[in-house]
Amino acid sequence: MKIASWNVNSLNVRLPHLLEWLKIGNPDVLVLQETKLEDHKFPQAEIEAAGYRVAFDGQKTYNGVAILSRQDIADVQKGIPGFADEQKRALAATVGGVRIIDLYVVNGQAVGSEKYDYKLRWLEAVTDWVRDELTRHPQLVVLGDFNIAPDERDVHDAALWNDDSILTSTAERAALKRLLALGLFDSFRLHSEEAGHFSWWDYRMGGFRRNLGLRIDLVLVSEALKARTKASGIEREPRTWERPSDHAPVWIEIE
DNA sequence: ATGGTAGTCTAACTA
Repeated sequence: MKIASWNVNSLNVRLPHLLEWLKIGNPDVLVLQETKLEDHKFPQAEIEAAGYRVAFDGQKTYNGVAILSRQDIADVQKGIPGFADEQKRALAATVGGVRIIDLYVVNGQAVGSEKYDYKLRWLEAVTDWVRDELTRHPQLVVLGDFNIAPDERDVHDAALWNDDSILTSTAERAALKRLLALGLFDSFRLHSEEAGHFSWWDYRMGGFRRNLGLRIDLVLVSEALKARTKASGIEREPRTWERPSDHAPVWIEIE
């Protein structure tokens, strides 16, 4: 079973890329972020025609999450329970006995800003939610755009992306560590300790061409799912296509 | 270095 995540930065624009990658990547489950579409505009028919069932929770212009699956999608949860949030950033469902939690973590804009505080509060609420989910679902994966690079191996320039920078600040990394401390593992690091593997490159200044990236798209697996995780990776190819998302798909293969 | 690019929507915000 292959489980993947992709921030598509507008599903309206990226639908052709999505359909193409469903063919060549052949994921069993693919979760999306930044669909930027209200639910009545979600391209359900096109995705179902490609052989996938869908659950989605979207809004206009910003955010929006979706879960695509070749198998039945059950027990869909939209948003973080008990956390009032107008922004559509979290979606959970159960597929093939695995609890899937799709996150589009708040970007945070700048350290110390209002949006940064919201990011930290949002991550705290997610951590409480995942703690509770783990009591019911030992087979669990939390994946998506985390907007946090876990450590210095995950940034192209550690002097630029430092303790005081957005996406790498001490408080953001501490929040990610608290989530991992529930008993989750960064699946990419199960198979590679190498630095320089990125999942996002800024559109500006030839970021992809120069490989000025960050690894901020993560697939976190529970202890029980870790034991079943055979491979993990980042698909750079769609980032080379014409008019791409700024993010690459990331994935795990479980037995 | 306070730029640069992309998406949404056509002004200004978000990333």
